[in-house]
Amino acid sequence: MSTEAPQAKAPQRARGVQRVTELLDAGASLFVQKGYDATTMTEIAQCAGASIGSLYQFFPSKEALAEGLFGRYVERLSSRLEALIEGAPNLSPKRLADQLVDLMLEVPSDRDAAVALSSSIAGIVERRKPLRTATRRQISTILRAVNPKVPEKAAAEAAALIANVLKIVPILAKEEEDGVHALVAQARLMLTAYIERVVKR
Amino acid sequence: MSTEAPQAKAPQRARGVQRVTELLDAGASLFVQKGYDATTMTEIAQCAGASIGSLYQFFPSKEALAEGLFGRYVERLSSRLEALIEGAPNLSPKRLADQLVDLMLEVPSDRDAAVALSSSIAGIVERRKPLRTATRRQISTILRAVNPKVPEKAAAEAAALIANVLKIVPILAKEEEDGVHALVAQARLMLTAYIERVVKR
Amino acid sequence: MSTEAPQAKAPQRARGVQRVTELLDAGASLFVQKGYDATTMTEIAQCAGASIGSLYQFFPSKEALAEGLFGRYVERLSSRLEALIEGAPNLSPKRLADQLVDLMLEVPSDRDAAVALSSSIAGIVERRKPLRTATRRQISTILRAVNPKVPEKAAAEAAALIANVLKIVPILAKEEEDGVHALVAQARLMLTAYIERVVKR
Amino acid sequence: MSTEAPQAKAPQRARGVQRVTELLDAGASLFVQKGYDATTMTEIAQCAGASIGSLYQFFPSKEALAEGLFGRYVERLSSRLEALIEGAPNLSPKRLADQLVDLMLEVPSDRDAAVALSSSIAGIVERRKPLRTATRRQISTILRAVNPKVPEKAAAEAAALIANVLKIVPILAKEEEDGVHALVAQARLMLTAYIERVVKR
DNA sequence: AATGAATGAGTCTTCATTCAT
DNA sequence: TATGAATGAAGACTCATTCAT
Repeated sequence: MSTEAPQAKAPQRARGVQRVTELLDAGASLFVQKGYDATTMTEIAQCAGASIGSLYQFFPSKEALAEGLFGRYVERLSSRLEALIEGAPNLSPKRLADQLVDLMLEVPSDRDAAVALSSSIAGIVERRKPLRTATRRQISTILRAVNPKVPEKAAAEAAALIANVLKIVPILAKEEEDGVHALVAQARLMLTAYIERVVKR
Repeated sequence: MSTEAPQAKAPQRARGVQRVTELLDAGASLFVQKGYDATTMTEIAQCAGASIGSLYQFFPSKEALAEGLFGRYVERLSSRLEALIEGAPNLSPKRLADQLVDLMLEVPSDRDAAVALSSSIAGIVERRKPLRTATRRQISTILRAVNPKVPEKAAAEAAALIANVLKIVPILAKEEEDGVHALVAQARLMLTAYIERVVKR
Repeated sequence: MSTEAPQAKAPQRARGVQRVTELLDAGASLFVQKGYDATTMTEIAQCAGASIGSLYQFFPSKEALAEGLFGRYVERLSSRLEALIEGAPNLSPKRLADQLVDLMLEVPSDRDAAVALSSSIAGIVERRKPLRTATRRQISTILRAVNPKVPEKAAAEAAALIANVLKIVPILAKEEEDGVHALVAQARLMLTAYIERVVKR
Repeated sequence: MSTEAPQAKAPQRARGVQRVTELLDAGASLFVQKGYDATTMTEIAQCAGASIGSLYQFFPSKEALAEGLFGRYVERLSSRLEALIEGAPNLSPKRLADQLVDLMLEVPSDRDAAVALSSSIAGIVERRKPLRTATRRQISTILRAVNPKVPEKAAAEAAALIANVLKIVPILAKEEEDGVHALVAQARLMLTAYIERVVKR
């Protein structure tokens, strides 16, 4: 009740759709660079080549913009996971771990923004719980597609852990200047070892 | 160069030493509850039963307080890891994973504060790199104490990954209202499986 | 390098232009009355009938406002000196001295503000050096218009001295409550005597 | 009535006398460098190698310190002028101008501090009027010593002007990096020309 | 006497949001 | 619809001054 969700107004014309995209992109970029609190609405507007008034036309508040960003990220993530589900039955633990890790290495902007936001906006975690749940359910589904014998509860717990571990993948990737990605490789190893245990036999 | 380190002024009287502790405790508590940006210096002072002037007597800026907090956390963490090193040679992978996880479940206040800070203060990550390095070196040492045959590079990479995974342990623990800690148990499993691979034989 | 120049943001609407003028006027008036440090930004805004936010819309810092004030003063002074240059060739030393002194007795507000500022803001002297130089060059030009035989170097030195002496004219004027201006008259005398020597024959 | 004069407590012991001197020196130095408002009491204490408590032992307020500084300056200036009076009868205008200018080039610290203060402390000008008057009376006396026929009023006015012009001498001196002092030389010229007129015959 | 800690009113400045044109 | 100006509550930080040891 105390955590109402401010809604972004849907744009009516083609021009508006583009504006919204530009604004979200600007927001994502700046939130990642400076964090949610340190980024000002004026900056976002400027970065998107719009006026502050224009920004408020589409997003009635800073939090609404953040929500929009979060939504876009979850949507993108979700559709990718959905694609994974299709081919899951034939995946080895190693291939599955790899694909999950690869997935986290794509679309960096929105994902990093989502991370920045979730640690900064009180209430967004609460409000986004269903989305988080959806993501986990998808991972859980994948696990049970690989081996239908995995009990539902076990799959759910494993999915929750995997979802959390996946969040550190981008951090590991960023830590390594060169393209070596030795740490990411270790993460692949760890996930593989874990998934093997979970779906064994 | 662009990331100067604000320094806390050391107290010179017994009263001052106590104040510094109280202020750090208050800061840790509030940063965890509301995040770095949302916590005001006035609040921190009030929470510590001091005046805003007193707070600034010892911490010349909000960031200096954060640094102080970070430093105290790293110190505490470090001494615990040091203790682990002692008994490491006789540890099975499972025992080692358990002890590392247990370690993260203790001293929650400072650790959570450190987490809250690292995502909020630009530059603190840069400045704390050496400390992070120290922590990793300790974990690496432990791994090589368990099995001296592990190559140095492999141990270092594993340590980096483990350090990152350990950070999500408190998050998992908080997610579960009851005392069940099923997710934490999964994390133990995952770490055990990974450590086994790293130090195998 | 260490003396950055804070810049006033140019208004883009008619309303804004008026606001800037009102704010500068308010600043000038208050700086003169109470000095730079003792004048608060809130006071200036109030005095101009604006909100503190409006003040900062156009002047991003107290120093930027001071710079703006200084700039306006120098501009005004410069245009008056330019006018003097026109008629200079036919001026007797006494007339020239009189006109310079008269010039300092006009536009009191900005000039007094400029004086108040220059003694209070570290760096403004450095930053305004080129403007000071311009003023002196104008005075020097006038001297050489009166008598082209005056060597350039001599004219430059005399101009520098005269510029400094002119600064005390407003102080002298203020010292005398009544309209007598005996001290100002003495200053006219002194300047006349000096200019006679400089441009003699 | 509203401009009470805070008094510095006279030190009782030899050690105290030295302390007071050190504190005044520190104050003078800092006031000159950064201005009255920008200088903090803590800085002054530090600069003098004393604690803030110690500073307040001798000067009950910032203004009291400023007063002390002002007093010391006036005393020093006064004694020098007194010395000038002795030899005045035999002085040519040029010699007199030179000696006055030379006098301003000595004891720079206190004098510059006095200048910095007079433009910053509301009320100090009022309170110091008698001292200013005394200085002027001394200059006036010198003028009438040179030529007793100068009417008292004329001498008083001339003295007031001269006192003001002398204040810019240090500014001129500081402006010239090298030891040339061409501007100061011009000031000597100007004063000479003026004094000649005042005491002519 | 000496020192360092304590105090808190007051300052500059920021920024989400609203409004008038 | 678009834009720039307006608003003011709120926050970090300062510093003269007082106090306890």
